[in-house]
Amino acid sequence: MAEETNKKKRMPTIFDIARESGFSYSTVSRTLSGFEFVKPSTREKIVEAAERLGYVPNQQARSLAGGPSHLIGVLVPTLTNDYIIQILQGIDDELTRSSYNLILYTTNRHQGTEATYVATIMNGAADGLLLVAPFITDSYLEALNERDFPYVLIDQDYEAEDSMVVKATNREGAYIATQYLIKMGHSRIGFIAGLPQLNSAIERLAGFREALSDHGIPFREEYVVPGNFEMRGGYRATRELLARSDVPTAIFAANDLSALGAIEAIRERGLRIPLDISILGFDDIPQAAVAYPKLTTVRQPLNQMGREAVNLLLKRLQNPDMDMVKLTLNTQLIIRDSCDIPFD
Amino acid sequence: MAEETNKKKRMPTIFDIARESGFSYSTVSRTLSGFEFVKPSTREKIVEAAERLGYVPNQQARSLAGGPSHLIGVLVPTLTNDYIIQILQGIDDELTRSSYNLILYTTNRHQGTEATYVATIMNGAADGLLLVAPFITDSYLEALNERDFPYVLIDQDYEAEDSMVVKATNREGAYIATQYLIKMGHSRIGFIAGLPQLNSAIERLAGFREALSDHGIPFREEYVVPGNFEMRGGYRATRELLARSDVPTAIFAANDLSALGAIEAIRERGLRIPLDISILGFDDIPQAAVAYPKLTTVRQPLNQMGREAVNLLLKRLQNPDMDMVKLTLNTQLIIRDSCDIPFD
DNA sequence: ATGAAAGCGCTAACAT
DNA sequence: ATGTTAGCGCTTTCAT
Repeated sequence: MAEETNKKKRMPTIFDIARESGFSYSTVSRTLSGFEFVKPSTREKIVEAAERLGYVPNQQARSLAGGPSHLIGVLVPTLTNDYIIQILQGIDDELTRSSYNLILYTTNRHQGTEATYVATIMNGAADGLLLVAPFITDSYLEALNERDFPYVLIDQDYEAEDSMVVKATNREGAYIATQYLIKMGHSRIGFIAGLPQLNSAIERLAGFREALSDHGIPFREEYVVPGNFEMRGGYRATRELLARSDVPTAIFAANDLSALGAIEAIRERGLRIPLDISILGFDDIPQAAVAYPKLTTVRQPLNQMGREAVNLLLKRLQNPDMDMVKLTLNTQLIIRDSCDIPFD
Repeated sequence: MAEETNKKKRMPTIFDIARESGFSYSTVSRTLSGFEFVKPSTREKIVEAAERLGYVPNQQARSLAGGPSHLIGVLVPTLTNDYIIQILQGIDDELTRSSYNLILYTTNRHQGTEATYVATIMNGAADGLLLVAPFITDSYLEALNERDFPYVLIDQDYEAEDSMVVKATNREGAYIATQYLIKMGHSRIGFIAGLPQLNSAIERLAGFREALSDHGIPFREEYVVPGNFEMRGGYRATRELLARSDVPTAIFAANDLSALGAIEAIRERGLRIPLDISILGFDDIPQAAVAYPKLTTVRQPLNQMGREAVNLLLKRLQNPDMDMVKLTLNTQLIIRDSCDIPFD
């Protein structure tokens, strides 16, 4: 009975390696965490023992003891939006190359969830934080700054704070897109707005208004309908626009998902795109290119934004005193099949 | 100079709460981790102090000391496939409801990466593991079982081991889909295969062959071309099929992505879908419904598969001795616009 | 170049 | 019901 447990096998620890190799466990620790001044012969024996035993460092313990956790927290609003997924892909690609792992928090835009997650992350769950288009609450950004915790904001700026930011030229992109519509001959242009808590939404609307004004087209409040960056919202907004007596000849949606919703509503109404009405999106998510008709849209370098954000964060991790950087990447009008000259 | 550091603020620990509330830190620990037998007045004071200080438990320490980490590891092959994303969404939804967090490992199907990650996860990084369509290596499944580490296989079975599995009726789905094509009048049906390391790919091919045989249509080796479950592979496979003298009148792709690639190749060739050639997919990813023409496909309940897997895993976490379960969910033929009767 | 010892924040016996 | 005492696996002074 004595020793005959069917206990689960235990993972080997540095202690096991110490016994196995004949050195103290502090030497093992040094060796395994890449300390320079270890006699080559010692290192060799230790590494050999580690491999033989199948040793894998326990990150929790490492991080508790003051080392890095090699985990990056990523806060996303949702997973049901290809725009987010694209950014996530970029993040993941770059993280993979750098031996960091990713701990994912989906806030679903729930009240307070962002703040809770941020607190958890700061408290040792990860070495750094990537915030994708968050509803910024001053409270947690403050906490982040107070603790000097490394983070990067993606596609959301926060002017008041000295934060690292990666974003795109929303205003300019919206301006160019609107101008494209105007030059085609459109003057009754509807706009499906995004979430007003997000900078990107505000900037796109601003670009839209600016282009209108620069080309002498009066801005009509009634043509701007609220949306939520989701398909459902774009669908509803478009129905509203379609119910007017003076239906717009073109609709600029604040993002592709809204545009896809708009297409659905328009088709349901029996109208043709782009013959009867033109549709323009923003983001260039993968669906935009396979949709029918193929969506003309403003491309954001989503993937690259994710990658740049990771690079910034990792740099900051290596050099905590580095200057704060705000990176703005260019958007670009992608002309496909959903826009044409107005019918009337 | 004495006390004037600009040191970062430290996060409060149970020790701080102990001091603040006047109880020992073990009482604080008990209270905060939901121990029952604490005097209400004590609990109240402790909780109050914790809130006042903005206490957040340090998961690393918790887990190191033997508690749960409240982290579930999720191993996915890639993020560039909506099939994976759908499963991931299901996982995330269910995990969110249960206060677990998700640590994501993307293997990119790299040699050895799966095994390395699994070792890390077992070694305290997470309480349980979800494996999405992995290339199973006996080595790590063995390790998982040896250590009695809770895990669930999603969309990949491993007959030899007593593992928890959530999958779908691949063979049946492929059978029904093939039959649908046959009844339409097709007899020259091409098949774009999936990755041979995955059960799902094997079962779908089996279902295809079985339907052919049951309907007296000879199986032709040349009509089965290798694919890789990606768009690129579907594209290449289709070009190969199209180069034949006896071009198939229909192509059944082992997954939607391959089907999308097929559509591209066919269109490039100047042929019409479904007039000249019919296309059928598998999975029903979101893109399938917006593609042009809308893709007829076999739907897998991807989202649900993710959710069921989480439920199984959490149940197992609560009750380590529960029976191993293999869950098989139904697939379903979704008829849209990409298939029609053969032209010739 | 290496060993000894302290401690990261917490849980879990073991006391009382 | 609450306090005391060991660790969990590791990094990091501080010695030597």
